[in-house]
Amino acid sequence: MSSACLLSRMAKKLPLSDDALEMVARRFAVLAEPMRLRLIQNLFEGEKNVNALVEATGGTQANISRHLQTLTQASVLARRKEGLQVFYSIADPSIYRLCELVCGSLEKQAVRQAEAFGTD
Amino acid sequence: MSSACLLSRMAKKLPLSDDALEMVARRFAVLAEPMRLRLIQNLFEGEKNVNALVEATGGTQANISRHLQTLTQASVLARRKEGLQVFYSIADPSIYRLCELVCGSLEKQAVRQAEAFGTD
DNA sequence: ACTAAACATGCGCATATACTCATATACTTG
DNA sequence: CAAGTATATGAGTATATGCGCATGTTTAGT
Repeated sequence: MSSACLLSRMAKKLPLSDDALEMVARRFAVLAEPMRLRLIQNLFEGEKNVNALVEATGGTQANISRHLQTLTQASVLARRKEGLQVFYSIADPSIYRLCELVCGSLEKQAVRQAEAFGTD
Repeated sequence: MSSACLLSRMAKKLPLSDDALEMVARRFAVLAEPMRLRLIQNLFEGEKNVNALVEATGGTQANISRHLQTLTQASVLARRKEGLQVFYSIADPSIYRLCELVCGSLEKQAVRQAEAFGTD
């Protein structure tokens, strides 16, 4: 598995290989769905089971289950089975900062646009 | 324009509205394409015109132009026209940390997987 | 004004993926 | 073992989007 080697090029400001770029792109793609972000946001409060997430988000059970699968396969979430229920939790702590960064950036943009229009 | 208000909820650990979630998701989606990441990576070296980016990435001119448009509309890149040429550059400095964070996270994952397999 | 260069864009195709509905699986309890 | 509950998944559909091809637009030079 050469991924570690490939990805470490980033820290050294070296160009990433095609494989590495696809991995990074895929990571961003996993976070590029509003419902998945809503799930992540809910899990910021702590571990929750599927039913709790279904009720909290207002989505259908099937859809939520699929999104949770996507997030888990990407190692963003962790899965813990306890009897009939399955509990999900944030597995990748970098998600916090990632969301903070994007929100901060978007907020700055919004403020600039608001100022440009003289509103607010 | 209430975006600024909505997004600021993030910093206070409050739930984001549907609109805010869609904005964040869209931001991630813009970064979820290998070719766009390659362009961004190339622009880490500094401002470049379209032709230079076409040659550096090996993509077609039409495709590169479209990706640059996507990135510019998302305010990730800035566009500067000078005669016949158009120069693009990184407009959103948060992109650096964003990429670093994801790369670091993926690298950790890869290392763990490598260790689990006993390879490396 | 004509030509060429640099970049952008309309269009069609192919693929990916989010969603819903129905059903399957796993586990607990009586 | 039967029934019920919590979760996962197969199938089908609709939408989005990346790509290539051709063409359009803007600007510089003669």
